[in-house]
Amino acid sequence: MEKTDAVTALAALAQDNRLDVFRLLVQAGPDGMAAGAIAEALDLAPNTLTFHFDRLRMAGLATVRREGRSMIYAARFETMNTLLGFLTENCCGGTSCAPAAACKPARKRSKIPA
Amino acid sequence: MEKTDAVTALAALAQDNRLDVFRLLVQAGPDGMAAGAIAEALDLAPNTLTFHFDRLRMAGLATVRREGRSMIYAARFETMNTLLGFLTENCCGGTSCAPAAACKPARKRSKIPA
DNA sequence: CCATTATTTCCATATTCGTTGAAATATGGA
DNA sequence: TCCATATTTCAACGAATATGGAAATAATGG
Repeated sequence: MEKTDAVTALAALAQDNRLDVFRLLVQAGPDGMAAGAIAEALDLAPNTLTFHFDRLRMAGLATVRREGRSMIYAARFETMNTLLGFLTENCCGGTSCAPAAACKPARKRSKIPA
Repeated sequence: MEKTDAVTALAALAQDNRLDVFRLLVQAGPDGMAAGAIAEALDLAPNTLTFHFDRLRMAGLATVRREGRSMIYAARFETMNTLLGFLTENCCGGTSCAPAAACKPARKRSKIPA
């Protein structure tokens, strides 16, 4: 991950409402969540929300897809993990000293294993 | 860690020069680094640097101490680790799914173990 | 005390950011 | 087609941010 990408991702998360949005998406898992549902959950104006979604998307932290009239946003866990890796990669005098926290979303509809 | 603290910390890291400064401090380890040395390493004006140091300090990501004429800045690893924990704590449907990356700086002058 | 070094403080400025209101666009249903 | 729903686009605004120059403060050495 380039430094500039890290800065963009950090900036995307460095705002109250956006951090709320992202955490909500993270909890929603890979299926994502409709813009309207997020707007209601966080009590945000739809146009404001679009602005924040754009930031998250530009930072690679979220994806969108249309589903009927709704836009479904979902967190991009891969970017999040890459960012964590970047932040820790130089944390011990140049050599990585800790396993980057890997964030694997629990499947919503998973076959219950055994 | 409160959400507001996380936002402050993320904002502190979400800037090119400041991320450079922090990464340099991280590599410098617990002994820290003089403001002047950082200014030279990153080619930043001293007043600009003071501005950025303040942000890092307010975010709990750095400490200062005076040493003669120099001000020695050092990274606060604990805050960094807390932030990483915060970012991953809700990453799997509400339950932590990964060990937060722990960043323990290698001691500069350690007794070489055995 | 004076000069030098190291850093901070203060003021000004251009840029970016977050929010709002109004209007536009897209989809689905009667 | 007309209407309601869902979301985006656009223009505007105050607030915060990052940087630069000049002056102030702190510590050291002669």
